[in-house]
Amino acid sequence: MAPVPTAADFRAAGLRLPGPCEEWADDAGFIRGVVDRVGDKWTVLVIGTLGDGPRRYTDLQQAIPGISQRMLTLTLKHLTRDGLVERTAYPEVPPRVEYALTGLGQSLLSSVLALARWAYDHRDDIRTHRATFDRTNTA
Amino acid sequence: MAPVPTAADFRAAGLRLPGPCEEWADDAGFIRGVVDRVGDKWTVLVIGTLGDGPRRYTDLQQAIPGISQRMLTLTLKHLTRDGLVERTAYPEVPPRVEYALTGLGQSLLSSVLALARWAYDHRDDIRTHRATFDRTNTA
DNA sequence: CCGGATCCAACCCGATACTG
DNA sequence: CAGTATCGGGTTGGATCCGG
Repeated sequence: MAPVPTAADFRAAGLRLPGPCEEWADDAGFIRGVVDRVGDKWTVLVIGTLGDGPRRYTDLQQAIPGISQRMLTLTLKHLTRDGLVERTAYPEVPPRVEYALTGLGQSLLSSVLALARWAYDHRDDIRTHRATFDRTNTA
Repeated sequence: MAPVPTAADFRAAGLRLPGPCEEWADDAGFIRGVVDRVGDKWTVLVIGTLGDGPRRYTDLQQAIPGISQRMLTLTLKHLTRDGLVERTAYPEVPPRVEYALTGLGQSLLSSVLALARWAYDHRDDIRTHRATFDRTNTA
């Protein structure tokens, strides 16, 4: 499979972190904004769930254990606003609304999965480090 | 350069999202925890800055505009605990402490950069979508 | 069925002051 | 220099009730 690109890959592609991270905090602030969005409690779960195909509001709610109406609605609205998710309301009664990943959303899914894969691959390393750290620090 | 892997790549590699995202929220909760950590305000900046090489505490503080002592210390402690960052204290006076990315930390940097690259590549798409969405919604 | 509106608790984070 | 301790505002997010 295609390997997760290395930092060198990104530098080679002309995307690097400037000395002080002003570009991160600057033109970014935008990038930071995106990372924030991805990092918040539910976005990843919603995107991940929609990665399997379109879902209705209620389906999402029960596919994502623990999410509240408020947060689901809010997250979906944000994602829709950013063009990552497409909302389709069918003029029926009772109402039916489906959410699906846009092309943009699917491309983000890739990067998110890259992160998830990293976490998955290294979960034992992290757990081990935490254990040793905690033992060293609480003894 | 190596392209960002697609969702299909990950599925092919045997890493997929289970139907309901229980593995995300379950064995994960762990993955969620990692994503949370990455998503918080300063982690990305710290890792990005350390990606250029080891730095001292004070150097980090002024390389990352706006970070407070508290947050720098906290972020570094978390990263150290997870084994992403290595702390080296030199028994001198005045004290000198250096922080550096571990191998694990560098591998995470890759994924984080993947996300940053995504944000960078698609910033115009997102801005456009936001504009149209806001116009449609506030008019 | 889909979501908006409100209230309220919990936590996050910045500012400040202080220590080894 | 490299942190720790404490306080207080601001935001997040869950619960609940209500509307279309």
